[in-house]
Amino acid sequence: MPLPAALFRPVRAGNAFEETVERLVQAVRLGVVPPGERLPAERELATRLGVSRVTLREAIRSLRDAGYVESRRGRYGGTFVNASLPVARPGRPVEAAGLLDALTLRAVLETGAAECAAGRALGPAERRNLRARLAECSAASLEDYRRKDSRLHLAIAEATGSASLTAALADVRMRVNELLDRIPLLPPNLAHSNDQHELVVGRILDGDPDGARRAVSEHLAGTAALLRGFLS
Amino acid sequence: MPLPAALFRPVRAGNAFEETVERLVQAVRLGVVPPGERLPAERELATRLGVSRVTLREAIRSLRDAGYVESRRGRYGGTFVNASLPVARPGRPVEAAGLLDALTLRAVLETGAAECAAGRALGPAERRNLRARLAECSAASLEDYRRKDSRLHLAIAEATGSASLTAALADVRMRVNELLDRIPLLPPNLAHSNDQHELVVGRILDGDPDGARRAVSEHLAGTAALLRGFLS
DNA sequence: GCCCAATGGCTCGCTGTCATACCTTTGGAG
DNA sequence: CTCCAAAGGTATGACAGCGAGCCATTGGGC
Repeated sequence: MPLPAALFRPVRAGNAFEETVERLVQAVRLGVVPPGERLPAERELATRLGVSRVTLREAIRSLRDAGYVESRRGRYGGTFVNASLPVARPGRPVEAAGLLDALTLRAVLETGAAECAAGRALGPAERRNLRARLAECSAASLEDYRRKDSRLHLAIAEATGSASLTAALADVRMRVNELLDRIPLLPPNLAHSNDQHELVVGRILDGDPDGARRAVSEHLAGTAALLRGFLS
Repeated sequence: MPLPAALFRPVRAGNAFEETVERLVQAVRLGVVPPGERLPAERELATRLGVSRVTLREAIRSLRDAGYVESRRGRYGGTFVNASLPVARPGRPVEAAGLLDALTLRAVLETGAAECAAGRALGPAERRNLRARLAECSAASLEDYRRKDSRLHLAIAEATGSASLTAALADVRMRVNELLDRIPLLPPNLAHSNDQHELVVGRILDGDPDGARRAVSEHLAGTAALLRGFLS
């Protein structure tokens, strides 16, 4: 066997600026900071991201130029997510290897997260959060759907209590969303998706790990099949 | 719900030098490059790691000072992993949150990887690899066990064909190993572990996803219980 | 016996990133 | 009305990391 390339993969995905942009876009596109909401203040955000304020500001400027956010000065000012977000612009063409890679990791993380969340004693805040995200998702328009959907899936990961798991899932979700943006989103798929969400969240709240896992697995299988069909 | 801290986690874990050291130590301690073997040449490795040769060399020097590797000049020279590795030195004390976080992510990734690997049509090279790692692990001495064990688990991840999954598993494995280095490794545990490995690999080679998942789950449960007991 | 390709070892100037400090704007509290 | 706290905006000097190039060493091929 040759040396596994995975272990000698790049230490950093880009320079500090690029990675910071990536992270901020993630927060907006995954619905972590919804439209109208304010990002943390620059000084605090720079600290949390482990990056200098200068670099962070360059990244924010990049988002502003792209139409994601707007900044206001003065007390009670800040950087706010725009009500209408720019449409996702497809990046480089997809290679089959990357598609399979992302879908594999996604399946592992999401089914595992659901199972784990269902096996925990969730607090009332976590239960409320899950229900709220589920409701938002059901009520979402076509345009908002991807964001609300992402937010729900992320909430399930959060319910595991593992920050690393949540972070990993957010990363792979970004990759998958980038692929999903290339294929059409149809109302029937959306309705079906909502039914499955209902099932998944129900199983988690009922404390049924195996059921939650199966429900997620089925939910993802549909998307995976769609992607494979459209992109390869 | 407050903003999930996981999404605004640090963009980079350290400077380029530190992250490079981390990656190289990973390759050695997880048994990816076994003792006596040569690392890729500096120029190639620097490219693969996405880091300048200067930085890579500083990292290698750090490993040399720590006793992990030795470098030889000239054609057919290179940087070679030492036959006897330095003993792991415990880092900072463990906090319960980090322990749970690592164990959760680990369980999700490893059970998912095994299930996924068992569900694929493995090529002859992959099957041979799994068997070879299993044999190495069974034959390993107490001193070598952690490395051989890690290598086997990593081989299972590789069998999924997903580089991202393999990378994520390697990362979390390093975190878990750091914890395991604080508790004693006893021959009975080792024998039991080997039996479970046999079961896991068997299920994967037989193409039994559910069985593989259950076997891994059981295998990890033992370790997790040990860790929780000793460290909290 | 000589050569040379492949490797580690080293230096220099450029750019990105950082920490720090200070300026400007804004709106509520007093 | 005035003040000021909290936010974004700007400037500067130090340093880490980079690319590129060159040097030194070694062992096998010719």
